[in-house]
Order: sequence, then structure tokens, then C-alpha cells
Amino acid sequence: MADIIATLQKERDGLSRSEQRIADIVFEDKQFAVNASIIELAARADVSPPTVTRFCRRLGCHSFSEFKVRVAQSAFIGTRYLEPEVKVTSSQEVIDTVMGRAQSTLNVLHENVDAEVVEKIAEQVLKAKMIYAFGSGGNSSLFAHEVQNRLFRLGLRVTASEDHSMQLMTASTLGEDDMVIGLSISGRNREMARALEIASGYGAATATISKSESLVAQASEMNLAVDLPEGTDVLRPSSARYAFMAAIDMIAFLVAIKRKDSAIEPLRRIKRQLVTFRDEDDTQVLGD
Amino acid sequence: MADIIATLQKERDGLSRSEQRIADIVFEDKQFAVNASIIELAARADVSPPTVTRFCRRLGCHSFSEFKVRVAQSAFIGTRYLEPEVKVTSSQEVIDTVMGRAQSTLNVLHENVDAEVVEKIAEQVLKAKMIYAFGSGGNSSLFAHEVQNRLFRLGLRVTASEDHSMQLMTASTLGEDDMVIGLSISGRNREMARALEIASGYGAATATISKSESLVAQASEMNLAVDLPEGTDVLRPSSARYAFMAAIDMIAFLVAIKRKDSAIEPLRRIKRQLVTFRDEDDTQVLGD
DNA sequence: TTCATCTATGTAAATTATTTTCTTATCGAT
DNA sequence: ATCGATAAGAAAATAATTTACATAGATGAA
Repeated sequence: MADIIATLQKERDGLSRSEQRIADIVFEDKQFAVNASIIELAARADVSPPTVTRFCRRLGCHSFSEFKVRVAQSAFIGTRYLEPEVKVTSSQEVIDTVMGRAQSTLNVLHENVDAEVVEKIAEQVLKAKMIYAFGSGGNSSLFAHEVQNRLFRLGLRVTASEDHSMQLMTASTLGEDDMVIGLSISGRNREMARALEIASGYGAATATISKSESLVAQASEMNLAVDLPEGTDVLRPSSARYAFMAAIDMIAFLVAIKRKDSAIEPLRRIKRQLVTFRDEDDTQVLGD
Repeated sequence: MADIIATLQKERDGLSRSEQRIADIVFEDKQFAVNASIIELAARADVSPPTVTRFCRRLGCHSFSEFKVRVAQSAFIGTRYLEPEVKVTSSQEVIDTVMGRAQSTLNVLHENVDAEVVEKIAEQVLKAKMIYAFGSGGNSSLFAHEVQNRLFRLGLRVTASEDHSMQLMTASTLGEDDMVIGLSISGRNREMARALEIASGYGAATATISKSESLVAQASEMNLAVDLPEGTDVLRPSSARYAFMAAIDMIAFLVAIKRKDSAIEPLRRIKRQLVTFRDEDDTQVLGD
């Protein structure tokens, strides 16, 4: 179930002039688009109804009414996020925008994520005797730690590093039993690409979560692609973080399922440790 | 404009027998209801099309198609994913589950978030001369760093700590110009509650992102409530992380907007630094 | 009980919306 | 200039939806 608004944005430039007019109206007034009849929408875009039908088909919908439903479904509270420059002032608008962007980002990832790659990476994680999560810069380094945070709970050996030099040095010490997971939102992290190549050269498995075709992605065996349009508004927090979170989530969840038996014991121990230490309420779930 | 599904639930018992049948079908198969024509829906409920039209009117919609749109809009996407036990095996199921939960979690937060609290916290962040982000345990400590990561980019003075002892000691040194932001998913972090009280005692402002009414929430002046049902399945990664991410996002975004002029310069500098260092492509946005 | 009345619902007609088919116009390449 | 491809409208055909009307069944008062 793809996010039609995201699709619309992606395809917009490939549409004909009349169709672009329709697209623009849908963008700028979804409330109208969703409630109007095909005739009303056609009139407002100054095109004929058949053009609207063709427009819907081109976007992968079977009929106009399917199109309307898809537009309505695409959590359009915050779809304004897709437009580069949105004027946002009130706190409620900020909330709606943040939420809309997060939702849409996740939709885009959901639509594009490659289940096979997730599977392959998870398999490799299970095989590795030690895992090294690399990421640099405030965002990606955070995710390197997230990888560590998620995998150690499953009883896996894992460490995270955000230090380029350490990454390079570490890479040189690896072998066939090791695995490197590299995280880079931009995909332009040269040092990381280098570290991945070195690790690969010594026989370690390499996986990345990054932009497809990017420097970093090309340097590793497996890349879980996270390609998202990032606006140019410097004030806009990168919504890609939600997608990265989800990408890590998928891998960790799949790994957890695959090694269910051996994963439960470490989790149980962590939990007991937390509960005993903090308070006696057993309902707490590995909370913080 | 109320959530049509909620309305439906509330009104169901007041409907006639035929209408109840329609209601039940809509409930149990929204996907179908949203895509079917009035004839198909009528056939499935074993009623005539006019009955469906009357049903829609009774629910406050002007037409059947308005009804469909309202159903499509009602955030029903993933509520099933919030239910504790869903059996998942294939990688595609893992992906769908991770995505569904993330979406549902964000929806729940969106519905419940208190815009005034977000506003108040943002205001305080702007006033503070120094900000301390506290969080412990793999998850919350990550978010403490996320707070740092987001705010330093806006030219604010901020540091993060995941160390209980450091938090306690730091708290004792604070004064009126300082602000502590405490993060705790479970809300049961006693040491953090203590640190917040100490900081408060010395006149520092305190805000938390945590479960409402929790130990941690009660220890601070302002709490941005993140209340989510967490299943008991230990293998399930806590989806609360998406909500925390979003909560931080909201605060940071609002702060960014409020101090737009002074925030742009540090961001510009960070960007230039990254671009110059990495490569000449100016389109890169504070990526990693 | 019986009749009046009201509600729920269906049928068929009327209306409206949507799609298909066919045609014309436009644009770019040869 | 001509061909072919694409775009887009007009009109016809089809399908969906609503309206108007009719009827059955229930309810309740005389």
C-alpha cells in the first residue's frame, strides 16, 4: 500500500502539462481533491474528465475513486512536508508537520524496502561471531549505537564506533568471522567506504544502510537502501532518521525471530537485572 | 470533523438491523468498504443500495462517497499491529509489522500529544543558557544524545549524559539559567527522578519526555507525555522509540522556528564545514 | 382486535458520475 | 512537409448513486 502522495511527487515532472495541473491541485488542496467529483476536479484543473481518469491510471490506480481513497488514506495531515518550503508557525502545525513527515517517510521506506536484502543481512548477522557498527556525525553515529543497543540484547557480540580512525584501524584487524554494518544517511562518508573496503579485503562480511548507489553503498556487499528526498530547508530536521530507525528495527526483529531460543535468555536476564534493581514491578519491559 | 470509525462504534447500537449489518462489514473489512461500490457493499450486507445511502446520511455524511473518504481518512491503518501477539515469520511480515507498529505508535502520539506542553518546553529551551539532556539505558540514553544532536545544530549549548552519577553530580551544580531534559521510556528511573528534583531545587528548569504520571514525570515541571501500550513479547523491539524520536523532533523543530535567525548561521557553518571537507556537492544536507 | 401510524426497507426511475471510444490537435524528428 | 507519437477533448456508453415512491411489518391506542 504505497503512499500516493509520495508517488505523485516523485512522478510529477514526468506528467503531461494537463496532468501536472491536476497534480498541483491535488497537492495544494487535498480536502477538495478528495471530496470533488471527477467533473469538478477536471473543471478546476481546466481539463476534461477523461484526462483525470488517465491521470489516475498513470499513478497506478484503477479508477478515479480508487485514487480518491488512496489520497484520503495517505495520512494527509502532514503531507505538506513534501513541499520544500512550508510556513509553519504554531506549535500545532509543528506537531502536524513532524508527524506527517515521519509517517510519509516510513511509507516511502515501506514501499521501497527490499525484503531479500533484509533477509540476507539478518542471516549474516546470525553467522557473524562479532559485529561492528560504524556511523559518524550526529545522526548516523546515533544509529550505530542503536544497532549495538538492539543486537546486544539478543546475546550477540557487537560494538559501535563513531570514530573514523578507530573504524579504519578496527577494519584492518577483522577476518572471516566478523561483520561490519555501516550506517550513513548521505552515503558520502568516504572514510567509512574505505573502512568497509578494508574489512571486506580481509574477508569480513559488510552490510550498509544507506542511499542506494552511494559511495558507502557501493563499498559493501549488501546495502539496505534508504532513499528519501531531503528538502533544502536547513531548519528541517532530517526525517530520514525514522527510516533508519525502522531499517534497523527490521533487521533486529528478524534476527530476534530467527534465533528466538537463544535470544530469549539474554533478554530475560537483562530484564531481571533491571527489575530487581529498580523495583519489583515485573511488567516493565526492558524499558529505558 | 470526528473520526468516522469512532462515530460508527458509538452509534452502532442505535442503528436499524440492516444498518448494523453494514456497520459490521465496514468494521471488519475496511479495506473492502473503502474500495467497494455502493452496490457491492449493499450486496455483501444483503441490503439495497438506498439503505447504504441512508446509513451514510445517518452517520453525518452527505453521500456514500463522502463516507468512503471519511473511512479512508480515519487512521485505521495499523491498529492491529498494536495488539500484543502477532505471529510473524517471513521477512516481509517482519517488515510489515515493524512498519505497522511504527505508524500506529506515531498515530497514538499524534492524537495525544499536548501542543501546549511542547510549546512550553520549547520556550524554556530558548531561555536556558545551558541544557543538560539526561537518559540512561540503551534506549533513553540514545535519545539524550539525540537531544544534544538536534539542539547543538541550532547554536544552543547542550550536553548529554547517560551516567547516573554524573547526572546527580551535575544536577547539584545547576542554577536558574540551566535546564534539564530528562528522557525515560518507562518513567521508572529513580536516579533520574532524583537528579531532576535536585536540579529543580537549585532553580534549574526541568522538562521530561516520559510516561505521564510516572516517577520521572512527577519529578519535573513539564512532562511531554508519551504513553504507549508495550506488549509483553520480549522479542518485540519497543516501538516507543519512534514516539520519542518524534517528541524530540517536535521540540527541536519548534525551537528552530522560534529562533530562526540565530539558528541559520550555525547550521550554515556546519553545512559548509561538511561540504568542504567531504566533497563539493552543495546539495548535501547536514547528512550524517 | 383492529385500525392508524410510523419506521424500515425495497423497487424502479431519474440523475449523476465515470469510463470508453473515437477523433482531432500538437509537437518533434526525419 | 510528412510521418508518427503523444496529448487531450467530445460524445457515447456504461456504471454508480440518489430520489421518489411503494409496501411490509411493527407499534400502540381505541
